Order: sequence, then structure tokens, then C-alpha cells
Amino acid sequence: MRGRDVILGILNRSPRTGYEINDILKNQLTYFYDGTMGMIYPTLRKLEAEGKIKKETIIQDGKPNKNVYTITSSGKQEFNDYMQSKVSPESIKSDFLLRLYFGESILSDDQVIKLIDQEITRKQQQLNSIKDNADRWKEKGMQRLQNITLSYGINYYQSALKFLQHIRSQL
Amino acid sequence: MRGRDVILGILNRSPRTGYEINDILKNQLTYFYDGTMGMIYPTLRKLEAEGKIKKETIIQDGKPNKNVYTITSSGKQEFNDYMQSKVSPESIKSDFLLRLYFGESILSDDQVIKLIDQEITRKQQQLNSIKDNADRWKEKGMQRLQNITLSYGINYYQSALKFLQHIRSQL
DNA sequence: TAGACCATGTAACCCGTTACATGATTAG
DNA sequence: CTAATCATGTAACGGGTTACATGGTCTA
Repeated sequence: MRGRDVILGILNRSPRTGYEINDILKNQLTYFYDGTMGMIYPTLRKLEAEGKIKKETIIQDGKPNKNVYTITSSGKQEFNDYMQSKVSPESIKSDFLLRLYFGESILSDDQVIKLIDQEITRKQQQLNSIKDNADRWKEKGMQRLQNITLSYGINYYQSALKFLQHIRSQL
Repeated sequence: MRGRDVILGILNRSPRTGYEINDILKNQLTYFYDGTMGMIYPTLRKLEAEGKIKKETIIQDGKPNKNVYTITSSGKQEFNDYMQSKVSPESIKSDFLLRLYFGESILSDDQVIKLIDQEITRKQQQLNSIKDNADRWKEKGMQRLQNITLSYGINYYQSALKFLQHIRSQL
């Protein structure tokens, strides 16, 4: 699972600009793929050089020009190969948990509480954000399997929050 | 949160060999940091070159020699700086969810079921593995904050499993 | 008038992965 | 006799991040 698989998958649905891809990553894939703007353009460039996607420049009035990318048959081939390949295991990086792990006798009680409160706030914001977005997404048409990924995300944030609030109340 | 922070944090507790560091990553940090053997040695090498850690070679009989690494005061400084720095947001990469997201009209029903069943199996194994390990860890001495990270992990796997089993039963 | 949104890209760098390379002891 | 455990490293590569670079429109 590399950035190119994600981008190819998005373009496999419909042609998009780099900006739109960023939007999808931020709003629909947040809790299972963290791709940044800085990764999108270099990847699009490579994919284009390899002939996996095609660029079409659209001149706009009053707005910057946009480059719309379309997947080619060779790109579709690569995406299909990816979809049939072995699923790679999930990978999580939680700086929050790492600090708790190392925190004993390094962080003061106040610092620990602050750490947990901050994490609760972050998770709460993320939960709100995917919930807000879900409505717009549903209007534009959400597929059955995509709806499962959304519920997965909501369930994930909710259970993490419940746990964090529980331990918070115990100290 | 980079590999070096993790290694520095482990060595800040007590001197270790690369092999022992790997063991800790695999057994205690699995669900919030995915570091591989291939990352440990290069990082140890860099840290040593920078004077953040010191190597001491211990000649063993009947076993390969081992290199025990100890943190230096400059290494401690870097680790403390890390612990006081801003917490970076969690990042998750789930190939499983990505495939569900793209799966509509590409994967057959059978393939979707297989995907979910495989994920259930993986999560089940990870849960069993951290539970098994927790007993040994507790015997060797587990700190209060570390116990929170362990519970977090168990809670995470259990709620993911519950969700997956629920959607599995609905199709 | 400040901030958000639209919109794109490159060069240099860094971190980590992969592939390559070795080998003895111990438990089942 | 086979697999697991102990034990370490390097060279080359790749993917992604960071810093740098630009600028108009629209909304509060």
C-alpha cells in the first residue's frame, strides 16, 4: 500500500486534479491513510512519466489553471494488480501512546493529564470532522463498502474516546 | 516521532542490544509503533556516530558477540527534548480499509467476505499475542503508565473485532 | 483586511526498507 | 533434522517530507 495505489484508485473512479485528490484523502480516507499535499504532486508526476496517468490542462478564468489527471489502461492494470495482491498489515504510529509508554518518572502528573486531555480533544475533533463530512458524502453518493469504512472510523474514534475518558476519570 | 526517539527512549531506561530492542518493539510497542529489525541497526549506527549512544562489545561463548548500547548525556538531552516537544498526530495505514473503500464493483462478494475474515484473523492473533505477552511483562515489572498503553491496545483490538464480526454477520 | 480556499509544482533531503551476507546453539 | 532463537551488519534504493516558490478570489 503505497501512495501511488491510493492515487491510482481515486483516478480509477474518475479524473481528478491534485487538489481534489487532497480533498478526498483529507475527508474520506483520514483514518486509514495519511497522505499530504507534499506527496500528491510528486507522485502524480512520477505516474505521468510512467504513462500510468494522463494530464490535461484546463485554463480557468479568475482561478489558477488546473491539471486534470485521467488514468490510462496501463494505470488500470497496475491498480488491478494492487487490488489482487496480498493485503499488507495495518501500521499505526501513535506519538501519544509512545509518550505514555516512556512517561513514568519523566512526566509529572499534570503533564500526563494534559497529554490525555489533548488526545481526547484531537480524537473528538476527528470524530466530528468525519461525521460532518459523512452527510455531504452521502448526498454525493456513498457506496455500500465505503459506508462500512465510514462506520469503522466512527466506531474507532468512539471506542478510543470512551477508553480515554475512562482512564481520565480515574486519575 | 521517529525511530531514533523510540530507540533513545528504550536505551534511556537501560542499556540494550539491537536484538533486545527488536524484542521490545515487537512485544510491547506493536500497536503503536511498527519498527523492524532493518531499521534498528542503521539507526543505532547513526546514533553512535552522533555520540548519542555508546557501544560496548561483549564477547560471548557459544553465541554471537553482542553489542550493548548505552545512552550518553547528549542522547539523554535529545530524548528529553523529544518528550517536551509537540505531540504529533496519530497516523494509521490500513490496507484492509483501503481495499474496502475501492472495492465496490471491483471485488466480488466472496472476495469481500474473504478480506473481512482475514482481517478478523489478523486482529485476533494480534490480540492474543499482546495478551500472552502481558503476563511475562507484568512479571518483569510493568509501570502504571505502561499498563494504560497495554489496556489501550487490548481495547483497540477488541472493539475492532467486535465491529468486524458485526458487519461480517450482516452479509 | 485577514483568513480560507483554490491551485500547482520542484529540489534536496531524510528516514526507513530491501536485499544481501553469516552462523552457532538449543529445543522439539 | 528442522525450526526457532540468538546476533549483527552494510549498500543501494525508494518513498515521502520539507522547504521553497507563487498568487488570485471570496467570505466574514
